[in-house]
Amino acid sequence: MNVKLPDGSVREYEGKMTAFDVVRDISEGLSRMACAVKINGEVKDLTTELVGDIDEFVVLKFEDEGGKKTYRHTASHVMAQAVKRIWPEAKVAIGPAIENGFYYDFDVEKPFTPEDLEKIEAEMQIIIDEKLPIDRFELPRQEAIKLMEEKGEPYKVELINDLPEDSVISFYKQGDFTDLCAGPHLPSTGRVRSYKILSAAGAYWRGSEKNKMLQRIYATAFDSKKDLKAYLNMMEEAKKRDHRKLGKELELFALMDEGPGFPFFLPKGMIIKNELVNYWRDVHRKAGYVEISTPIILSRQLWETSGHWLHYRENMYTTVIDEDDFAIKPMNCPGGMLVYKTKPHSYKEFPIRVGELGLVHRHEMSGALHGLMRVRSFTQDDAHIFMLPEQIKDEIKNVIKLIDEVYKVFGFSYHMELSTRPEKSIGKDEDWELSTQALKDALDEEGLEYVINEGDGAFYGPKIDFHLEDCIGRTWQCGTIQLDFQMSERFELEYIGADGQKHRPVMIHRVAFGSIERFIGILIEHYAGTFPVWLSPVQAKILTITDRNNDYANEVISFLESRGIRCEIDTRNEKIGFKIREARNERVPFITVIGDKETEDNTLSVRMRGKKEDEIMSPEELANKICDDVKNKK
RNA sequence: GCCGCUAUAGCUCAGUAGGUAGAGCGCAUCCAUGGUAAGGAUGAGGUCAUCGGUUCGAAUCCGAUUAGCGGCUCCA
Repeated sequence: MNVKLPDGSVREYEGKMTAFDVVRDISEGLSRMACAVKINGEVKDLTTELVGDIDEFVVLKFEDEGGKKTYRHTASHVMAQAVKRIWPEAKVAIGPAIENGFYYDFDVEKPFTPEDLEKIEAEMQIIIDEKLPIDRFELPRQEAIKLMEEKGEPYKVELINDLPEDSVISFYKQGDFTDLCAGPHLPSTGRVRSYKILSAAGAYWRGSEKNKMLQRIYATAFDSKKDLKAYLNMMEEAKKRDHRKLGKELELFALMDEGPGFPFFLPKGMIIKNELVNYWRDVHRKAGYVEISTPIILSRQLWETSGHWLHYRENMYTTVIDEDDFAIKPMNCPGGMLVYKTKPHSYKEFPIRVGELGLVHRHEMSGALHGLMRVRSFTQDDAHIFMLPEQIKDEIKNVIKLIDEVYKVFGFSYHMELSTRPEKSIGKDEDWELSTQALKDALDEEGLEYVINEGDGAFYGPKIDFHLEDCIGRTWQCGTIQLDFQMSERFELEYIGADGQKHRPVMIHRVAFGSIERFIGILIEHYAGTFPVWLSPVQAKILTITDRNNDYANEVISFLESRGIRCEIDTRNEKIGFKIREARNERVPFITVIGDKETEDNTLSVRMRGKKEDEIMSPEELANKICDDVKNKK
């Protein structure tokens, strides 16, 4: 048989050969690194017996996505085996590889304790040291079910029953442990070189809160101890930039028992929030938006019209005023619709872009709250755009560009997702087709990459979501662009077309920051608290050496403030080293020392972030430098 | 909301075996006026989250509540 390698060369073999034999034939070194192979487009076990000519034979190492998955999936089986050895009555559920590691779900009498996890980790090493060969075998459905029933694994039986009729049912056996699994796997448990159990947590069987809660163990595995250590170090470092920790240290915001999920902004955090809002207004004014503000509390009747009273009630805070029901707005759209209706509109006005920095309240479940990332009251940088159907595509492009422009200012990388019509949805087929196509065309014509989430759209229209990453790699949805046919229908929005007739406008609903609170949370982590000058709560801090320098220092402060610079002065009776240490911990971008020398020469000794040497400059020069940085959003 | 863990001074955390609490930082006062990441001394500050139980006695053991943390679910 002929095997074609990625470099184009072809190797000839005779007789029984496994993929691993070929790998070993290519190089001994490679065989030690190999995790799996890709044969004619399919990722397979190294133990796979080769049949016939192979046009594509790619060896997958840990660095390769398929290799990493295989490696960690095997590690998850080793973990499951360890758990079964210690608690034979434990029922195994599923154990896939995930982004940075893997997990396995178990149904056990008692949740795992930290000591249990240590025991499991130790047992895993024993299994690895046993170097158990991992063998694949297939069974017909009935026998597969019988095997799992014998082993007392009801979850596996359920999984088998749910497999499509024609699917191959495969198992992997390693020593005393056999698991239903599609594979592929490493050839031996001895091939797992380093791993670490990270945490245990409850998780619903099949992800539904209606099902039993199982115990999930999260862990990770790498092909070398060095890489594992590097990963664990990285996670430690990431924790240091957690926005909740930095938010407290830098006095940006606070969360209190008195308002769970309702964040308090402290003076320094408020500066960041206001700067973001100023920037937002500037960008939107230039992009042709007008701004409105609608009430936070509106009548029940309005929410019935919008459908929220029926569909979103459990997330809404309600109140009673003069015996009538009112609700605190969870979204801004209904208010925006009322504003649209304050006067008749002509097609000539379109597109009408109406922005609103709306404070919304949503009752999120207590367990879902997370710092500023997931709160119960937040400010959406909302806007509703009313337009003609033929304007959809261009307008979507405009919004995509605007959001991209905004994210670029902060140096964010992000990914986009397009969500299409869900099963439960309302509206005409043609509207869905038209709008989904418009979203797709806009993305494609701009040459943008995106993933499609089939059926994940809102019930009233398809959407494009923008996702940003936090410091430990979790992604948070921020920007979103949603087509909405529901609202204009429900609120009977109208415009007079060129034909003199009344029509329904098309509406999009979009946010760029998403939630200013969440965006700030991500910014804190993104910059690790070291904000660019324009966002820095304190841009310059003046430190005096002795109180002989106070008068000059105050003069300098007044001058800088007259130029709109946010500054602080530290005339405390402390040593300069101590004052510098504090100013640096506060991440002040321009730390200015004034001693006798500077007082005499009317100069400043300025330490700029990231530079080791101080720079001597005049107050004028410092002010210009800071103003330039602010202007350039540096 | 669900599973698990946690709650001690403004902050970060000790508190071994039930016998009414400690450190560092911060704060206040005093000394030192000191040139680029912590000068020294003294002092104030705690119903040990809340409520209830066990006990002669609870920060410590048990239960409930509240909030936080890690996940699940949900979402900007």
